[in-house]
Amino acid sequence: MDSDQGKLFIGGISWETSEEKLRDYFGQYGDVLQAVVMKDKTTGRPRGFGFVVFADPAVLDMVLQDKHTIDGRMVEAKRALSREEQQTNARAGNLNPARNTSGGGNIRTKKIFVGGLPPTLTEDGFRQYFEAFGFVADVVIMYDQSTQRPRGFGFISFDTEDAVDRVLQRSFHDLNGKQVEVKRALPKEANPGGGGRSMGGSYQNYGASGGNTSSYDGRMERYMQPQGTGGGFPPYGSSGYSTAGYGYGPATNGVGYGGYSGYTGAGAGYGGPAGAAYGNPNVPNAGYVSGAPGAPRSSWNSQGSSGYGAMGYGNAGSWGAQNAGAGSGGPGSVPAGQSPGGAAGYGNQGYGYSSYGGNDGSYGNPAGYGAVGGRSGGTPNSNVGGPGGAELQGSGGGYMGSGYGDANGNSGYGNAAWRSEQSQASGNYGAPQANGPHGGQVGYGGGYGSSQARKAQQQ
DNA sequence: GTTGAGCGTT
Repeated sequence: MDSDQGKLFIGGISWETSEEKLRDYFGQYGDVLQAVVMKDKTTGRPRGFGFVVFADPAVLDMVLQDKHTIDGRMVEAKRALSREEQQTNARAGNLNPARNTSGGGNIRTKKIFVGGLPPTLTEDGFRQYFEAFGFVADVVIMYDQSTQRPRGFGFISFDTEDAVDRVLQRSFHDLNGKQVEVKRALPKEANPGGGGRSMGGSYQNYGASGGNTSSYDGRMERYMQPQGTGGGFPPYGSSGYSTAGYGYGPATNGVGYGGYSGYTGAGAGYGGPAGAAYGNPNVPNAGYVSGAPGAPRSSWNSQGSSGYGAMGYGNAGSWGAQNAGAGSGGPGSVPAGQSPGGAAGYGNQGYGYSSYGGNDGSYGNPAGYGAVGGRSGGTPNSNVGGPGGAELQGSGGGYMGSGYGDANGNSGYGNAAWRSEQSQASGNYGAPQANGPHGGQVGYGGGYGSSQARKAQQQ
């Protein structure tokens, strides 16, 4: 972690050892930017460890070689683990943190968290200082919601990684004589239900142009219930389709909260985001968070493109034949008058993780991972008329694997079935011959192929 | 007594 270079963990220190003592002691190796002794938050009792940050990371080499005795206790100095590493290790149980020089943090935003702000600092002053590093897209100082007191930290948003990097050259900056600490801001999480504004508002469009929202909803209830075998197919959830993927593309391109504007109508009940990817010309690019102009984004998400939220609803299949003519004029569009209730498929649902990695592009795959929705429903069509018709046959299958999706939304590698002729012919995404009690099946279709699959079947 | 604290709205 950039800002944690030069940071030492000091373990086993005496309860008598003060921060000043730490600073003094380690000051003999080099400039100490910060020395802290951690204390129990509630009791105030020292916890027996602390941190020392050197201005020059190179100093660590020296310090790490020596033994240190402070206040009569032998203390242990180690490189401090970054928080990310800690969390990662804890969660993954990974004992091999791989601290490397490329910046351990695996999540990058173009925002900087600034801690230790003096209460008197104004946003103007804040901004002016950081403008020296690059274009400041946004500045915010946080205040307590009720007391309006400054909370002592804030954020600076830049428009380039470079500016961020320049700031992070040093973990401490001097604003008018007060020292503040900078870190790359943690990406705010796209948490459904968490009430993030980032997700709000963009769903409203749903059905707007289609005009049959309500009927669709009604169907939805019925379709989805029996469909429950989907086993908590997350995108469905309470909030409906709109939440579909929490595409989360931290990394270079910033957070791309997928799941915007699922059903912008565009004629087909489900035109959805897949449009762009799957070539439905009627669908203006909804869904992708990508750089598409007009794609809704979080207001604090000044980042550029490619969130690639990997949403789905890719296919032309509309809910109910009545929709059909309207939309999905794209390739493989579904002819009007299709089977009642139609089989709707949701393509490419899921959680797209976009562009992990640095801005060096080494991982900068614009597409990232997209969990490809769709179930691996097995035997084609054999369920017609079968029990529980609303359920996908072969439903044990779970999702059809995740794969790499490319920027064009093609579903992934290792998932060849989706592309294969057989697959399309077999229509294994919810057979259109829906004989279920509710007049239709809901199939999780592969965005790419499903409508074609149906088409093929009809022919 | 051995890995922190603060992370988002206006």
